[in-house]
Amino acid sequence: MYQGKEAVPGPAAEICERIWLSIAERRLRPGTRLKEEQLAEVFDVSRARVRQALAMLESDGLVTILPNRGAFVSEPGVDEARDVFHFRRQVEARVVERLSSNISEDALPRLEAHLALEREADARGDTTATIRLSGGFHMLLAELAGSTFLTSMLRDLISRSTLITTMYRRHSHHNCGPDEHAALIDRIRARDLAGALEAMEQHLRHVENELDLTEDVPVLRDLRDALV
Amino acid sequence: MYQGKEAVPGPAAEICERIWLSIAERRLRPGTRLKEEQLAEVFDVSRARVRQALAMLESDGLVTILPNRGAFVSEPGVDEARDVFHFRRQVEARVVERLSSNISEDALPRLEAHLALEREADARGDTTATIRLSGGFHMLLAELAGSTFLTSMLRDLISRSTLITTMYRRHSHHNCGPDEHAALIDRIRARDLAGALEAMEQHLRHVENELDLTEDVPVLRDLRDALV
DNA sequence: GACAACAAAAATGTCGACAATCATGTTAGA
DNA sequence: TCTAACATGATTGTCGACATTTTTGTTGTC
Repeated sequence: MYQGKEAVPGPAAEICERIWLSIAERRLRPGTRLKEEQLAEVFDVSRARVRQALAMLESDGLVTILPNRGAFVSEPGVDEARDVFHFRRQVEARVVERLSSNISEDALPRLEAHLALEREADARGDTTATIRLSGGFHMLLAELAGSTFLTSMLRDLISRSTLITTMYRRHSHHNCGPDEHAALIDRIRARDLAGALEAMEQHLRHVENELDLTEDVPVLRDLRDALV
Repeated sequence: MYQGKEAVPGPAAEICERIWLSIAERRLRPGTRLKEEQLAEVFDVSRARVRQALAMLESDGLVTILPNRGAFVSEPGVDEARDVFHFRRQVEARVVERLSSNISEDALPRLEAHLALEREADARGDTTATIRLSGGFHMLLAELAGSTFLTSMLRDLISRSTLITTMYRRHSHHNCGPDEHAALIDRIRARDLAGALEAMEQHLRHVENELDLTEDVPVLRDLRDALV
């Protein structure tokens, strides 16, 4: 899912996750305006909360806030998309290195438990849970690597990846298939750092290759509603 | 300086910059508690503003906020320090690539103008301006590269670098000397991408090598005030 | 004298109301 | 009829007051 720790993530984080999920499920399209009052009513919270959540989402690159104008779902261009995946490979490689060098006792059991949840959600066709858990797998890796810095960096990159995927995917959603996650766990369990790095690299390349990053999707901004 | 654009950065950003400068000048040490009301009085703004600024600083990794406990200047460990410089090299390399591939007309003049300011501040011994401009040089590069994503990523990394430098520097502050910046501009002007990448790499290695990243500085947290 | 429970103080968290700003619709003038 | 200035409505931005939580200081008992 979206954030790693469920220990007191604050009520605003829950709103972030729900908006993130709406974006991932394409219920919220890039360019859509997010009115504060409207969100406050939907989630039944105060406007201050919504404002908090929007600020978080902005720092994660999911929404763009124009002063005195409002918040919009971001529309990353292809160059940004390439950068995001470029750095995501770098960050996740570092995560795998860290995790391999000093792996805690409960790391493998937790990874396998998570994988089981992924497979279960995948089997019953629960796309919401599948999306949540796919991202959550990578977040869990960062968490187990024991670096809050890598974790926060990765959360940012995964948020952006999700949005980019909805904008530029060619065919059906790839969903970060559980099988590739399983392969990675397998290499980690075998204490095979090189193999783990390769599995991660291949996995991320696979995700990126499902996208069509040849040209920018036209930016429409405010015209969106009228033209669709 | 701290943020690139001076066009409507919001009043909260100014507070961020002043706190960042205080940290860079070692007037605020890692672990120091930042009381909201106190800051509100110092800067003569409302507490909501301070809260806004603290949230930004947290997302930049400069302060750590403990729910219901308060905000503290962060104390990054050596592993985080290494990660920060590792990724900073990656990001800045990407910036140089982007800048080289499609360089705008006013890029070189602006870089040289900035360099002149750096030399001037350095000559008159204005450490505050020197720190500001040293970070600002890198931010300007990212801005000229035309990627808001790289810019925001770099701001985060530079903030963290500054804090790390104050914690782990061996001797005197290196200050991102203007000469190495000049060498980089020189390579960019010559359209020498490989040379520019090497100049940047060397520059960042130089900064990192001034640090002693062999062991964590002991974490004292709340005991700090009593022991100092 | 030491520990535990309780009470007071201080700091953070939250919310609603008001002010400033921008977008839209209207009207007056050429 | 078209343009431009104005007025209106809607939306975001800001602030101060109140509620909650933590910390500190005190007191009473063992």
